[in-house]
Amino acid sequence: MEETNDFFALRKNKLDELRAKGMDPFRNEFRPTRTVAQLRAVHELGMTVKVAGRLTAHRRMGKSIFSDLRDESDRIQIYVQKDAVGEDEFERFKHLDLGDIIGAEGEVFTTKTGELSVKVVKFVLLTKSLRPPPEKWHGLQDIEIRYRQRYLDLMSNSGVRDLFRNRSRVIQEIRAFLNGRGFMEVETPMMQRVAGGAAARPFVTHHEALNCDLYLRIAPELYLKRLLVGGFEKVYEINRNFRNEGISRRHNPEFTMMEIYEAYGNFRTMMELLEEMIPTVARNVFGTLDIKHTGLNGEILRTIKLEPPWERKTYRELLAGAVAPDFWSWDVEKKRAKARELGIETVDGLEDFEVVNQIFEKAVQPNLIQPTFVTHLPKELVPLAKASREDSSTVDVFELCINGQEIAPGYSEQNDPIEQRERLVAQVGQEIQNLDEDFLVALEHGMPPAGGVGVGIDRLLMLLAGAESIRDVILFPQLKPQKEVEILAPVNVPEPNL
RNA sequence: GGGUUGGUAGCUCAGUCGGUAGAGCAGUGCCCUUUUAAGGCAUUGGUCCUGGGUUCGAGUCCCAGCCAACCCA
Repeated sequence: MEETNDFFALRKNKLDELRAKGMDPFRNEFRPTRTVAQLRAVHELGMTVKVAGRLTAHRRMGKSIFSDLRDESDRIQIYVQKDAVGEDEFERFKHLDLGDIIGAEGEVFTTKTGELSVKVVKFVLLTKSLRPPPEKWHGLQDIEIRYRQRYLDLMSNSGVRDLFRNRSRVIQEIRAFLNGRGFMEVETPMMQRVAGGAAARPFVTHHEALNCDLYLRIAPELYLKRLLVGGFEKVYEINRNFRNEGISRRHNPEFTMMEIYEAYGNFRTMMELLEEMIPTVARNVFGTLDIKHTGLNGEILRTIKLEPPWERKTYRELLAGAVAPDFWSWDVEKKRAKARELGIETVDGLEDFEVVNQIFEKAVQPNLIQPTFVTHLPKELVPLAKASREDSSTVDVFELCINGQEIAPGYSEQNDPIEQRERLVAQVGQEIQNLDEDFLVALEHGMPPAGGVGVGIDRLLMLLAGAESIRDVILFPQLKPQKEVEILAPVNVPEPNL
């Protein structure tokens, strides 16, 4: 074979040579008898096993070769001896590449150094890998490639594999928890005629047959409430929302949201539900209620203690505590001055409650590291919630903050159709086409009083897994498209007939 | 949108004052039948992100752009 460093060409040559000898480099006839983890768990020395996986390392020793074979569950060393497999097969094994997927059959034994291994009697190439894997020791470091080609990240970084396994388990545990309490999981439209339930710019798409524009949902809320009207009393949905807004460390245009509604519940029952659910999930998946967030060098930045009960504080007292005891007697100008002092520049056109909320987000929220329910938010901030009976300038809602982020807002849901209509009409203003009339009609049929909560699943994962960026908990985060994608294979594509 | 940092071999990274482009791993060939980041010998491999500019000469300096990370908005 000619000397070249064109990995693709080299590997393609090997593939062609195999084909020329009548061998199929993409066979699908090999069935492993067990996973590597199962093999490790219940092995007996001398037993014969069939395992399959990707070659991740090899140590060639002349007439014998040690290789590492990895399947999803674990890694195992395989040992190939010239005398055991014969000269031709040994040559063929020597020319396998890192990244190739093989099946190996052989006897379980332990090496001199005590490593459990499989002494190969037969092997078969199951998939030829035409591209080299990332470096074996450092793994894949380039953060852009890690996001754009996540499969390489998963292939080479075990911590990333663990994180996404844990993500799956967290969602499973949430389902188990809610199902165990009589909640029913439902699916409501992602394509909506009116993008309601939140304030955000939606993605627009077009349905050809119906000849109408549809929006990708920004929230499932208004459909889940229709289900309460219909008589389902405890429902939840875990699914994607889409918001056509900026991308940041905490924002991906599509993100996973869970919303829970419980008839005859209220914001307090929702607080109790979360206070039980999140620790249960953390305990079952991570085995602890003390979540440690570490820095780049492994130093512990903070420990989040999920042990209930959690703090419950009103919006008013948190602000007074963080800014000034007499904060609530200040006039707007004094609040604006305070906002500017905090480095918030865009306060000029804002209403009083908006300025206050800017101050809240800057001076209070980032410091709410331990779980805190912020209650009694001003009604202007949350137009869809019920007024509080204790203080009619506030609403019966909470905002669960952990790790300096909003994790979950919860409400005593508004079920007065007259008031709801007024609020929604005020919200859409001139753009009356953005009014979800069918939802209002549903409310007019009567929605039972209910508690509701939305949990940002990605942010919950960041919290539980100690990730600093939302991209680290989403398998395929959104990035700008590259101008020229150089990862396309240099194969001969037939010219189109013109 | 603004600022900072980065982009060099397939991967992980060096590259000094502007003077012939470097290492480790991976690859290729040879030696090696219990290694495990195996070892030894030899060797291949570069659009230095892109486009301009300054200069006798640019990976390096300047300008513009692209992509990313972080910070700010």
